[in-house]
Amino acid sequence: MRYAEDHKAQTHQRILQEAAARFRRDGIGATGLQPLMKALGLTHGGFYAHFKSKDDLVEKSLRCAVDQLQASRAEKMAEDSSTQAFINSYLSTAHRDHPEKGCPLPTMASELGQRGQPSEITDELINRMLATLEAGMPADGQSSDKSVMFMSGLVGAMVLARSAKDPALAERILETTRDQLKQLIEG
Amino acid sequence: MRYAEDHKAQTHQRILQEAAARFRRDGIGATGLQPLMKALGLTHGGFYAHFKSKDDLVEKSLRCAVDQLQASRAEKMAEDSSTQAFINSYLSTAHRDHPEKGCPLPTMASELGQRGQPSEITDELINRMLATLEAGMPADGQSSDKSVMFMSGLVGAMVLARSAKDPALAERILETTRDQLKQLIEG
DNA sequence: TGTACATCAGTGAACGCGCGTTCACTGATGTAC
DNA sequence: TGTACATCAGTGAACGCGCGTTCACTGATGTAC
Repeated sequence: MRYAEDHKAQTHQRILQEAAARFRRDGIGATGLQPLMKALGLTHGGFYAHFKSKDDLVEKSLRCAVDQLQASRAEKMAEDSSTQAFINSYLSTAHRDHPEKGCPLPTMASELGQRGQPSEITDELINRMLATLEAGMPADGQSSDKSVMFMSGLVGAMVLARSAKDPALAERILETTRDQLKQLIEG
Repeated sequence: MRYAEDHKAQTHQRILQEAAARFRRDGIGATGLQPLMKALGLTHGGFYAHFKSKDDLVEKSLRCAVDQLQASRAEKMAEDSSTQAFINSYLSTAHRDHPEKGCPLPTMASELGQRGQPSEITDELINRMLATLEAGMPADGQSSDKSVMFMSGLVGAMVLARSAKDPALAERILETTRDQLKQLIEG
């Protein structure tokens, strides 16, 4: 063969990675397949040798992103698996400024909700996030209910902090939500 | 004149209303001007006699929607201006099922954050919501900080409830966040 | 060793479509003389 | 009263563009004989 044995598989992975980043940064609708392929030094025609359609790519790239997040979370959790630590990293300025490497929900949830019916990927994302939150909390009778509100707070704060034009307002949303939520873990 | 005196002003308002509904329901990018004008029984060419551009319409229709929400909120607040009441109506299934009549933030925040730099409309929305929340709370030293977390929780819960595919999951997010937030008002 | 053929990842022109925007126009009404 | 002209909200064809998708193809490599 003119390419290395796993050449196609590697290209497939590169498309997946680039797509996962762009979908999270710009949203699904605003991400074109042509620019995406061009950014990888490929032509757009080749795309369909790898994926059935754009929807197929959305699904698969999202699944790829989720698995990676889970893996890197597992690493961090070796050090500190507490819900406090999770809140700190979720509501960090790094996460605010780099949506392409972060949680898909703030950018993509509204678009995912409206698409035809591509899959249960959104529910999967939500349930994994709930599980992570609950795992890091003292398990009283309320920990499950609390983790739902924590998730809402985290996602909402990130959506709002990213959309606020005034940097002070964005910062305030992030910081205040972070502090308030952390106060609630014990009590 | 061949039309009533205020005919153009009325058409202007009709476009504003329809746009405000569609932007909140479908998002900005997914709302076309052609279908919008057609839905009003008009042709798309006429649009530019009313607005400079699509961005201009986004700005003006959003401002229109915000003013209307504020007005209808003022009515309701005559009966009950508490934060509890606000939380109940924000996290109601009616609000979940009718984004076109509700708060623009869950659907539009992520798109508004990414647009060129159309205006401070997002910050205005956020600040008004914060003000409403704080006004309905017992004014202890934490009421301002609490209202920030409440806002995050409300917006996040709505985004997630609308995007969840499983109705039970959506319902759980709405209900649990609602109950948890209400518990926090007094304490 | 040399020629003929098969493989197949990626190419790039082309498809129909809807987008935001422009513009010469229509046609019902009002005003001027 | 009748004719000529001005107004102007709305019309609809056309613009260039980027989208997702299709498809006949290229060209480097491998295999068969």
